[in-house]
Amino acid sequence: MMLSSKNRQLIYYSVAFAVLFGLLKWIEYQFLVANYSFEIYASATALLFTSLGIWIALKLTKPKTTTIILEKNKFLSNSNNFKPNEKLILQLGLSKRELEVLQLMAQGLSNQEISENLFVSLNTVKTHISRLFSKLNVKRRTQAIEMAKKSAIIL
Amino acid sequence: MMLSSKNRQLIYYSVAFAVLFGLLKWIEYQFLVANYSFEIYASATALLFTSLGIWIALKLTKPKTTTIILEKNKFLSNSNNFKPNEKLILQLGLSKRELEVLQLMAQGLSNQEISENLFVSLNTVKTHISRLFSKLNVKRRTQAIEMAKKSAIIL
DNA sequence: ATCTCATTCATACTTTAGGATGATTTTTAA
DNA sequence: TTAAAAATCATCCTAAAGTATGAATGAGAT
Repeated sequence: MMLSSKNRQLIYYSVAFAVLFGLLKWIEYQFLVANYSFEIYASATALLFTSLGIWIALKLTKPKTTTIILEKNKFLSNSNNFKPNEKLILQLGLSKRELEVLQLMAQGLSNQEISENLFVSLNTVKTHISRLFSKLNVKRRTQAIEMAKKSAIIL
Repeated sequence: MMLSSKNRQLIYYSVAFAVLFGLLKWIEYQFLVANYSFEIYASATALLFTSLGIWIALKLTKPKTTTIILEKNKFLSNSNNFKPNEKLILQLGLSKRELEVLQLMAQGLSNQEISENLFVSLNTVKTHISRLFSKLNVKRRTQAIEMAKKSAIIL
């Protein structure tokens, strides 16, 4: 049986919880046997689980990307010396396949045509495009094309 | 005396902590007096403080942002040298309005947005675009954009 | 080894785009 | 001034694009 990555994560967190509870019991035992004050035990517990909460929150929140556009004047005329902006492509995290799809999209192909061109299903193309839109921070294919051309992601 | 917003936040959090510890003591009292199981008390505490941790993390961390600095190259000679292909525009019989629509289309606007931009109805925009497609001999807006840029109808 | 990421595909659904057709109102040029 | 072109808008319909969610798998990285 296969587990989705989300389910696996859940299981990991559950196990982590279990381990922490074990730790809790151990601390409890130590303190009670040693007859230390209950307050110290409570404080330790509180700190422990507060930290756990912070950790979980930090792990689970996704970073929000803000794009700052700096205009840099360049005196170039031709598309002959086109050099893809590798740095930006890396920064945006565009995969090989996504770039291919973007390229074909910019050439005016429909999703159906792209899928036939790459020998994959229409759904796959849609998935790639959805991810592209989110990575490029756009809502439509025409916006994606505009953006990708202006920032030299594609020719 | 003035308090900076950071100091005020700190105070709020301290107070929140105090209140929570109070709550903790109360729960502890309830459980101990009522002679409930210690495990339930511990679980409640753990959950409480895990939640607290999550809340603190979400509140306190400035929204995790990965800032992408995009160096947009502004090709001066390109924009300066651009001369619309008037001959072709005449040959194709493109009207002023159609060119405007084409321009906005290439900038990534949706039909709705174009209509708002030009203060006409959505239907009007569709009509213009239909004529454009037939005149440019294309089937989709992405093709129209490709074609219009390649043949210097628009920038 | 195991975890992450890229790639693939599916289903179900909503929204937008595009096509066909007809009609009214301005402009514009003969 | 009147015919032609341009611009406007509508309705009905179909096709394509886009969203959301879940899932399977193979390749690399740790």
